[in-house]
Amino acid sequence: MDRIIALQLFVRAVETGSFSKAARDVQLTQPTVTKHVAALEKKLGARLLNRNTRGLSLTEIGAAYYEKCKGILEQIEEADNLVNLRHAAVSGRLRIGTSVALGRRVITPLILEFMRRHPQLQIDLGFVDTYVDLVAQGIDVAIRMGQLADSSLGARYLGANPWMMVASPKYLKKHGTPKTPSELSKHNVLFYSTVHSDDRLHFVSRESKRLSIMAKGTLRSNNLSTVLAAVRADMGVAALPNYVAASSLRDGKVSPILSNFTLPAQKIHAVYPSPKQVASKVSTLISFLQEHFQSDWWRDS
Amino acid sequence: MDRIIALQLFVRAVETGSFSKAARDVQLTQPTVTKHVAALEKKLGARLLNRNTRGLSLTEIGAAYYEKCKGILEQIEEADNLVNLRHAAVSGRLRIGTSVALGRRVITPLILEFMRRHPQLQIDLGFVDTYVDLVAQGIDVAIRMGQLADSSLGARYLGANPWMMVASPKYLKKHGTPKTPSELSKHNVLFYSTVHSDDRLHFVSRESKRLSIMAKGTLRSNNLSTVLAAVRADMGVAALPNYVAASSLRDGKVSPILSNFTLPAQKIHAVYPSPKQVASKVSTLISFLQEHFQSDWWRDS
DNA sequence: TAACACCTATTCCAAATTGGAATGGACAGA
DNA sequence: TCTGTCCATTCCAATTTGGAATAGGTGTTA
Repeated sequence: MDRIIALQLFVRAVETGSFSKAARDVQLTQPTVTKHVAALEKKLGARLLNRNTRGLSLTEIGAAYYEKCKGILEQIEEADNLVNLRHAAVSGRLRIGTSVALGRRVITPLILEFMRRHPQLQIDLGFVDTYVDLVAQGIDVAIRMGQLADSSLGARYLGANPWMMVASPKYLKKHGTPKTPSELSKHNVLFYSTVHSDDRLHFVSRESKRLSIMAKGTLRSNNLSTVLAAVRADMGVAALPNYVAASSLRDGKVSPILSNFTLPAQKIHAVYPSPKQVASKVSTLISFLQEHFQSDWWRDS
Repeated sequence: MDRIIALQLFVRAVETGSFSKAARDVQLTQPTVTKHVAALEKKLGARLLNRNTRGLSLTEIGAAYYEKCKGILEQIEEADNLVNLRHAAVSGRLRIGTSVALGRRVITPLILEFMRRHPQLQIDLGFVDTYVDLVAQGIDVAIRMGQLADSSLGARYLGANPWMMVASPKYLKKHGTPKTPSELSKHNVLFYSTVHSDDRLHFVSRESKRLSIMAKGTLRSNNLSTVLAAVRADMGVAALPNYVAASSLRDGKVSPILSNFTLPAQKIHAVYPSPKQVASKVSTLISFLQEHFQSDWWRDS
């Protein structure tokens, strides 16, 4: 027996003065009400209502219990409403986790726009490149690149993060522009160590041929800005996400190379603790992000 | 699913930080806790706890709900305790119903003693000779004479109410003392109309022979004191309950007659609205009354 | 007085639900 | 790598659930 239902039936019975009416009120049958109230009394060990074929009357205990119950039921309803409101509302605290580079260049402006649309939100935007436990850290959404660890998390595909090979015009003038990936072996290749943990680069040609080449260079960093800065300083060639290269391409400090070959794009996902019941602030944010990760989103960076 | 149990499990899970521990706390298994919390979340339509293989963490909604729940569970426990206390306590209001004559002469002094023993009680002692609906009137205990209407009420036998035939010595001297019931036809018989609604009296002889005789007289009343007063005023003979006659027997204003014949005794019962769960103030009173309705209780009146 | 309307309690039963055991998958610490 | 612990899921027997039907009581009305 659901005791809350029992309480509701008891209260309705008191207020309508009849089990039958209470039953109709709640779309149940009279025997059900009889049984619930009887079970409630049995659990309490005391009689709440004296019944007659003619009607009901509260016992002294029943009267006291009724008063208390009304308050309790009110509170329960309050609690439910509280949940509904919060769940439906795009407001409250929203903790977002993202990688440093993407976060700084791409996510930050998007979030600023999102905040403009939802002034009720209190955003906590955390930048971490290492793996974090969403549940332990209390993070509502994380934006993750590359392969997802298959776990119990919920995830939504946001878009692709394409990469390109770049170098500065000055470097190319001095060392020549490579025409095929294999020529990279003659160049100084700057590595973003987080993604290219070995010294290997993968390409796909126009004819869909896969190429994997080894290369070496004088700089490895887990910070994309640093790698970009090195490229702009004519230190060598590098594989960079388009969004990192974009502004430097625009100002001419950096040029694409090997544009006939494609570097593997990373998948961008929004990840959240559970796929079960997603608060609307979370789903609203994810939809918003999805809108903005269209085909050439990285040009805006 | 009992929602109150679900709330309890949820709260315990939050407080112990683990479904398994919460389960042990409440002597249930972990799958049960999982299911209850999941069901609660489904009903609410929102996630309360984010789970990990490593542990739990409250969602924002969960945190708010948890706070509310603690209060609710407290209130529920209060309500339960309130019921237990009141049910076990011999205190509060106690409404008693009784017939006028018995109430005035017998019940009143008993109740006064009962009140002395239980000062917490607030007694409402109502005298009515007509049938009253216990439930409708909110009466906790009624003392009833004679045959019980078989209904859903609870009842407990308290004792017998014996009757006797009496007359004043002066009357007997003037009209003679009847030796057998049939001689009553020559006497003026005063009737208590409530019991002897016809003009008929029933006797049982020493040899267990039943006798039914008709008689007539100059007074019928539904008030026993009136009938007694008439007997004391030498107006005739009457059948009276022993307790009514007792004091007049002691002061010699009235004498028993036909003492070889027995009048039918009434049964005295305590009657209460329901036999299901009897508040202890009620059962305490009934036990008290039972003690005092021993074989010759009426001598004290 | 009989018929009726309406009440609660009880019984019976098919259908749904319950809680536990077993199992699976994930993770952390030794 | 092994072990212990965590939560989720599945499966199943046993219980419980709620409604239809019924019983039994009481006041109202014709």
